[in-house]
Amino acid sequence: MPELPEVETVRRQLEPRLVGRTLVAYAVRDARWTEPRSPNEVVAPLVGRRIEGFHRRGKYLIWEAEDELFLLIHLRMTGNLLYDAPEGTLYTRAHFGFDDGHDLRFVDPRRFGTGWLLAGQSELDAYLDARLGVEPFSDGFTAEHLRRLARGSRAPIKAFLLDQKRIAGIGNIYADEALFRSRIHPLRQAGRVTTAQWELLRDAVVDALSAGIDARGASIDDFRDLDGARGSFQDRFLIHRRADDGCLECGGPIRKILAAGRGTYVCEHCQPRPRGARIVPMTR
DNA sequence: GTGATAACCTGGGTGC
DNA sequence: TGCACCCAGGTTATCA
Repeated sequence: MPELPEVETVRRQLEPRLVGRTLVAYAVRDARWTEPRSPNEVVAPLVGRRIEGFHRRGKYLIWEAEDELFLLIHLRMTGNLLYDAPEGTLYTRAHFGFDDGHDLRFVDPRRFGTGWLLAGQSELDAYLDARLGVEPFSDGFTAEHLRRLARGSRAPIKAFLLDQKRIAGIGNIYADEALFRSRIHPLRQAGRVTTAQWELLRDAVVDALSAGIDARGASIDDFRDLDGARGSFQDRFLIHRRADDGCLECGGPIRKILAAGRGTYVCEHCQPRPRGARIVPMTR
């Protein structure tokens, strides 16, 4: 599932290939991609405009065109951007042609991905600020900031990490990996995480995301990079999807439980269960 | 205000 | 073998 590292992987590949290029043609084959706006409303303004850059905020990929036009692309669960993919590539929702003869496809079997156009830096900032909290690779991502955000919260720490309005870019995989690295149980109440644990968790989030970027993302199911290649972070998971294996730290069992409504992997020896936490096991 | 849950969507896995 | 059902999960809306 595309989270921050997967989006960053694609962004880094797009930049050298498409910055300076001009969009000359497009076809949106699934109007749902731009709902509630029409595809023409969202994409037509970009035609004839030079691409100035590709940026990322959380899990959003931002295509910056001339005159401060921004196309926000969200891959959601199964979206992929493919460069020069073969004609007839299945599940192509949008297709972009550039002045150098190359092309880019947005491919998305489950049709959850979105495309959204914003005009002007202030409109972009307002849109993102309303939806996203602190960036994990920014100076503001400190243990003290996290501790303040969580003060009084009774929600499980797993839900806290997944809340994009608090921290931008973490999804199910990297939440599990960061919690295991910091030895915090996913069901611990966010407001009860200690100062020392926030320090560990802050570093664990950065470590897990950095490792994901180094591995060019995780390809459990659908994620592919710009060239259609798989990432390799799934081969380096410490806890996520390892319910059939023993814990790499202690050799104990890894359980799959429900936390924040998501399948969550935990070693309850390394990540002690908080008193009173109610476990909902998952079998699949 | 906060936290939990449903809905969106479809491919793949499971059970009968 | 074929069918029905369940599950996966990022985000948003809705409900308690």
